[in-house]
Amino acid sequence: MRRRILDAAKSLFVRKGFDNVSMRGIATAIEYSPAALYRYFRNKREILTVLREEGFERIVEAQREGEEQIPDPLERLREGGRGYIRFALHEPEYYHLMFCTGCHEVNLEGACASNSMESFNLFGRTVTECVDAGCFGNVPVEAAIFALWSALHGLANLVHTGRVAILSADKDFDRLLEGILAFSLRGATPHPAK
Amino acid sequence: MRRRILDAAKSLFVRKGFDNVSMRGIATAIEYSPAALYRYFRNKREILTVLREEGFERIVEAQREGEEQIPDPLERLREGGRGYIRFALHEPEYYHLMFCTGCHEVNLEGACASNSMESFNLFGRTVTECVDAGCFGNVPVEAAIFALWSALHGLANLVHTGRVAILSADKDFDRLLEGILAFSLRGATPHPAK
DNA sequence: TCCGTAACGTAAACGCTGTTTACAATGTAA
DNA sequence: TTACATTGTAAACAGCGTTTACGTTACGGA
Repeated sequence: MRRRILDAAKSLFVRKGFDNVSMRGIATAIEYSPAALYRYFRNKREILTVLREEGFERIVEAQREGEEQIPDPLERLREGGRGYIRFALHEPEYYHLMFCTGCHEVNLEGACASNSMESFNLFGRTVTECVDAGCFGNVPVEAAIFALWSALHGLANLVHTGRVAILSADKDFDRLLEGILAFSLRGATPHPAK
Repeated sequence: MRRRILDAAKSLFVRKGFDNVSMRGIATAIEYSPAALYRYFRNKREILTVLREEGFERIVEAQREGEEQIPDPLERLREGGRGYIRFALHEPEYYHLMFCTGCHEVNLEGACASNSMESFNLFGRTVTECVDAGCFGNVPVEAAIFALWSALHGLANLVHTGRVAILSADKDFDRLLEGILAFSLRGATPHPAK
């Protein structure tokens, strides 16, 4: 039952956006009464929170896959970046659900045990590997993590809000993206130990 | 009159957040009827749009000031970054108004002639100066602009949503910020021409 | 088999929202 | 003074998230 509510809500949220979906709408989609939803979720926001968590689960899975298949941390970083931007570009509503809806209500308590935290940790570990391997020279690890995370997060956001969209339809977008990634990772040497 | 509505709305939006302010609330704040507001603004969103535009005006002013007072483009970039992050950190509601509220409704038509576009252009020009001066070596200008813009935008967003807030209360935040800026601008040589 | 209880579901209502409509008052120009 | 545009309003509309009070069903123990 919970599952049916979540699926209907996800479909509606992704299609019409969080604010344009009402509890009544979700209820009629699964032929239930609006009040019934409150047996399974405290409120509308909780439905979003659960879905968001599921979204992060997908990202974490992709990250783990990358960790297995791409041994070089620097190349893994680059490929992860590509995937993340692709996600923001091709699943805008899903992205919006996860990163833009109710920005202020990011619950750190919940997030500490969550996939979003796990995703960040995986990213941080990859950057740490790069730094330890000397890819960026002698830089503080923490600064490198936040700087690269910011860059990626910011680019995804800009693409999502359409502020880099002037080019996103263009086939040159891929080249620009590669250029941006190259700049963000500029000066990095792939295999300094060899 | 328009001004009075805008001021009341700004004060309320900044204090309570866009969604927690109703047209009725704005109206009673200036002792008007809710319907009267619609003589001056098509709808609630339009009030937000105008206020957002004003916010960008402030940012553009700060940028112009920097352009006058800091001749070195690289140092200007760094100082601009500091200012931007400070803005996101110390005026969270204002920031939210400008960058997070109704992300999807960023109107490119309106934005093309707007301060937000002007702000981006100023930023782009500064980066271009840096690239032309050879600060980053031989890199494509456009990629550099978007990469640095993304990094700054992303960091502000992360700070704002509290995902770097674990440290923002800490006095070490300043050091971390400097580290992040340093990393983002790593390898840049201040005055290569000299 | 019967009963008590817990779980599941609902109709109706509450108090709110953004917005529109119909209408009155006012100021201004001819 | 008359005509008209401007400025304001009360009341209503349709919708919202959520709560309340009340049925209905399922099931374990006597």
